[in-house]
Amino acid sequence: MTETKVTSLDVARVAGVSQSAVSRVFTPGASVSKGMEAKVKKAAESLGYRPNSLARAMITGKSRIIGLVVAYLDNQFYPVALERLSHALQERGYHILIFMAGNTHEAVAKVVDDLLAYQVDGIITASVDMSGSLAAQCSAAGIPVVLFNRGQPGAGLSSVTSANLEGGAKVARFLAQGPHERIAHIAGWQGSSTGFDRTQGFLTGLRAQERPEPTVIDGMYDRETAAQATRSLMEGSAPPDAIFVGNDHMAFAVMDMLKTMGLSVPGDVSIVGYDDVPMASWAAYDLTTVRQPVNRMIEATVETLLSQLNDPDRHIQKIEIDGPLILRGSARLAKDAPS
Amino acid sequence: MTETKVTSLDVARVAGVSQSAVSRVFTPGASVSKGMEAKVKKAAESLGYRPNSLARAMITGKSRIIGLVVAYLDNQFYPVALERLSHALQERGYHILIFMAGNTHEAVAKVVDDLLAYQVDGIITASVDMSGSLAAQCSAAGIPVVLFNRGQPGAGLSSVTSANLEGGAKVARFLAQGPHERIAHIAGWQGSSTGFDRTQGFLTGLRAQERPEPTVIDGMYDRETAAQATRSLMEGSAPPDAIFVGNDHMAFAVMDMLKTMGLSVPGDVSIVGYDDVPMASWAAYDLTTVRQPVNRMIEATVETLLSQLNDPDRHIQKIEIDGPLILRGSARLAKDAPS
DNA sequence: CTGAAAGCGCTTACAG
DNA sequence: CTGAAAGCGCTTACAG
Repeated sequence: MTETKVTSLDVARVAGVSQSAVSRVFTPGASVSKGMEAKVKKAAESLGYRPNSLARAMITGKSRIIGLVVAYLDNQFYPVALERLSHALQERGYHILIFMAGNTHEAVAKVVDDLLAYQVDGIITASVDMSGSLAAQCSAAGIPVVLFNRGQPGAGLSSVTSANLEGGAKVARFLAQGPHERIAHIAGWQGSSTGFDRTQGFLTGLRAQERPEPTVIDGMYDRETAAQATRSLMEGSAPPDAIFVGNDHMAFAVMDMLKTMGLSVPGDVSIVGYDDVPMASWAAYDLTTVRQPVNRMIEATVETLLSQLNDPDRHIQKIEIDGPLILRGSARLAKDAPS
Repeated sequence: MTETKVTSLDVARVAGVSQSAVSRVFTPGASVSKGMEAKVKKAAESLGYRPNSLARAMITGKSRIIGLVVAYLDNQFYPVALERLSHALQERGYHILIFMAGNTHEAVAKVVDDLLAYQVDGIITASVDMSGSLAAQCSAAGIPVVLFNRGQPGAGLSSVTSANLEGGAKVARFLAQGPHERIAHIAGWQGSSTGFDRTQGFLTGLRAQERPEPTVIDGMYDRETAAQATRSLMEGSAPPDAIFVGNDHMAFAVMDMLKTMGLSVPGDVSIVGYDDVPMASWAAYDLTTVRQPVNRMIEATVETLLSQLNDPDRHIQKIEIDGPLILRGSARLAKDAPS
């Protein structure tokens, strides 16, 4: 077992050139002659040399590492987004240092600390809320932050979300125009901008349709909470015949609970979700839902982050991307709706 | 905007001590007086100093970064495992550099290259196959590798899997003892040890029960492939009344296809999966399946990796963890089975 | 185009 | 316990 740490100096010795020459051969854009390049590459090959990214990062001040902070991965939306994000960043020569953080301030603070210690070039958070003080810490260190699928009212942070207000309104219009008398809402966590905005859009939309205020229960983005909310709604004195659920992840829990209770979807109650995760199209759920355009959201996230990286004076951006309502079998349509 | 890069030298100046003293204060276990510690911490605090992990990594030769290579995240087993892994490693002061790689040799080779360049202390792969030559490259660099949920026959790599042979055999016994005449198998990718072993265990188990050889189709761990396999099986001349599916992810696709075809589970056909991902217990699927004990598998993976990190002469280990068959509603039981 | 030299921000023997 | 000094593996002006 060789256990070799081959350095540029080793390569230089074998190739009979200076260490700087070796460095240049491995620095894109540096000026080296053909002959030099050949000699060095040959020596490097024979020794199995590979430039040390850490040393390079120290000198250049660019680690080409992006810190990613995620709260949970059990909602299928996030693994899918992570997969895309990872590919998008790898293509551009960046790497992802990943952190799982709860949504407590301490956990996030600890993570930000580690992130800064590792000299990440930028930070992306998903389903995580960042306090203003942490954000300030990052921008003091000159590190851009982009919030994915979450906005931060007021804070000076870039964010990329879908058009949540409009999305909620779309669901309101759809449900109100269909054969539904009593509409309820199991909301996304109201402490998150995403959950809050969808709910506001929904309420506003319902009012515009001159519908009564619906019952609203906060499902906290949690299966169990959503399931219990469903039970209490359906066992109440005036069970709803339509429920808008704040995201698909909870909508599945709602449908599972309904099935357990012996109720049928959409026969007894129409269900509409939000996200359009892959599972939403599976036959078991066949869920009508608002699509969040993951691909475009990820592209926007990466572009925003990289542009801030390359131009620190760049203004922060709050990007919203609109997504369509996808009609499937979980919600009844108006009688005169196009089949 | 300060954009400060505060270094230990800055802190030293403010505290009126040497730079080495500052370093010691931030090095656990180094000897510093109370007074020194107080002075330095105060200065550090006021400047917002944080030791540079990259510089530290260069000196110590330990980056405390673990490279994680994953092929896909659409199978719910992996996000769950990643979440646990991340927590386990964070607790121990390690960080995860994540890479998505296809299962092509080139993609994996490129990733390994990056991993080595970033001086990772160790590598964990999940659902990825690593050729012997890549493994050799890593061990030449003195970097331990642990395969998670995949074995590598022959190669000198540590691995952690469930007891796949025994798991397959368990399913065979269960199905053979139940009211099933024609048993089929939609297998996990036969190019992976995991898929192959489950199939071998299943076939051996069926023989032990003196059952005829089942029809076997490779589902490639792919929803679409599994769905098509289901269709061709059920539309064949002798449709099965029980199917063992190589993992839960495909089992869901099988059940979705069955539903689309108007067939009932377990009425027309019993379905058994493998993994016991969270979704398996959801009412929509209620899947009988072999549990892979994720928590214990992750613990074993981390322990194996860290022990190899701390003792390079440590032997490689191939760990198998047994998991139970979880009975749910997707498969018929023998008449005399305990209810 | 090429080499000698300085320096990135640390840790760690080595003296005192 | 504390400080001066060397060195981790690179990049990058600066001369030639």
